[in-house]
Amino acid sequence: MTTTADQTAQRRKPLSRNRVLIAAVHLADSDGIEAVTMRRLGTELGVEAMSLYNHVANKNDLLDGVVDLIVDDINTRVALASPPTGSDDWKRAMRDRILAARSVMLDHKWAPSVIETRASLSPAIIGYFDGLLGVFRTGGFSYDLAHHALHALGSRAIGFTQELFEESGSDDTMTSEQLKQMVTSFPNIGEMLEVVSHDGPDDTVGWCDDQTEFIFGLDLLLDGLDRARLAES
Amino acid sequence: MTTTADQTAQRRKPLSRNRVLIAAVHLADSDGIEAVTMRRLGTELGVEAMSLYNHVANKNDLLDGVVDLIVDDINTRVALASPPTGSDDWKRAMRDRILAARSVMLDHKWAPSVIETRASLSPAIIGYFDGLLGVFRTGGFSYDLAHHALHALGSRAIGFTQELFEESGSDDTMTSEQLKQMVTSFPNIGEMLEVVSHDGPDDTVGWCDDQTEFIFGLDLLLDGLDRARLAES
DNA sequence: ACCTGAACACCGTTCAAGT
DNA sequence: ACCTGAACACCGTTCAAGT
Repeated sequence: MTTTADQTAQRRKPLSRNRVLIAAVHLADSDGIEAVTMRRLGTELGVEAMSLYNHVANKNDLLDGVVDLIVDDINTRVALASPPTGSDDWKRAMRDRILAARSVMLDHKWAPSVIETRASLSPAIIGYFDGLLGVFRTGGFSYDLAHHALHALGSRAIGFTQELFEESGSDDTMTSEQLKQMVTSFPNIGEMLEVVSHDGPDDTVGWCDDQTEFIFGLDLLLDGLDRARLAES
Repeated sequence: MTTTADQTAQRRKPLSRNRVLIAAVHLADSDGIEAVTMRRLGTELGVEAMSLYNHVANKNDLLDGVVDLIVDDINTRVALASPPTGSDDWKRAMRDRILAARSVMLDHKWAPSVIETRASLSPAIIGYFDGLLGVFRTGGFSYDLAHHALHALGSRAIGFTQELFEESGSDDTMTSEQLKQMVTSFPNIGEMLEVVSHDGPDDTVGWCDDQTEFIFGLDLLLDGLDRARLAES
């Protein structure tokens, strides 16, 4: 005689570390990273929360594994990018890699917040940075300057920036009263908002377009680094 | 007849929102941000955790208030910095303000992680950014370019960067076996470590000196922005 | 008006027990 | 070898009760 529990057990594939990690990524994608609890992830896999401990050491290990999956994705996309052909091409190659990493981050908006909390680096991410370092070297950077360069890029090197302003600028529906208040309290920001709202939405580069701002900052840094490289040699 | 409870009640000052917030900052400073729980903060103030809810709406409100205190500190230090005297002085003024903000962050190492989780901006932080915008304007930036500039600076504008590498480089005690492994797996990083360990500790700028790296990246951005300003006019 | 104690709905994690 | 259920030690938060 077959109970429903038996049927469920037969229907589902056996659990594995990889299945757990993939389920965690899907759960974070659909319901946000705060939904990724051991209990919730268990029910998502049709299993008790405690069963997960057979495949991951603890929640920290789970998140480490999740980040590994994300970085693996980055590395496979980066592998498709063409390597730098010489010192006049390093900027393009670096840009391609970083924007490939960014495309992965845009697919998993929660990933930056998880990456930030990781204590140590996995081989996957060390490999990614090793690749970036290789691009700098082909570009003619000394190890010393390349090292500074990686620090200067910071999290931008793997495709994200810390956005301090939550995108309140998305709908620019500020009452004229609020705006007047803003102008008196914060004259510069107030006037900036006035100028922007006057020029309209299809202005220059778009108001707070994350991708545009990311690329602006990235190119600013890459151009600066290229100048530092030339000054060095 | 006076019980010990009465004595405690008499000894302590009355609770207030400000006393709660200040206690939270001190607790975070001494025991780390993860120690700041409602229960722990309550005992720290000689009161039940639930009493705190008379002075803060909830934990989120508590953290908002804590950030406000930090930003107030930044603003008072920034107020001491001399304003820009003209378009040839904006970079110095911007640098002074950002490094003043950074000095506060260095006093409260946990602050960046809390600031990152805040959803909305308080008047205090809007005021800080209004000041930065004023410096850009004195420097001759258009509002459009100044806006890009703030995004490009990102969290650096308030004195911190997302450090991806945990400071494992502090003690450089890597065995030659580990190093050999590193060189084969990650040739570029491996060779960089060899070069660095060869040159010794009192090399050029110090290995992963956070302050040095922060200033390197900051100056890279400020120099790039100054060029963008000149190209604009 | 402010503080308390018990309770609720969550966490991550352990451990002995099942198959 | 893998999964389960109960339990533990924490969270933030509510609510009725005290003063």
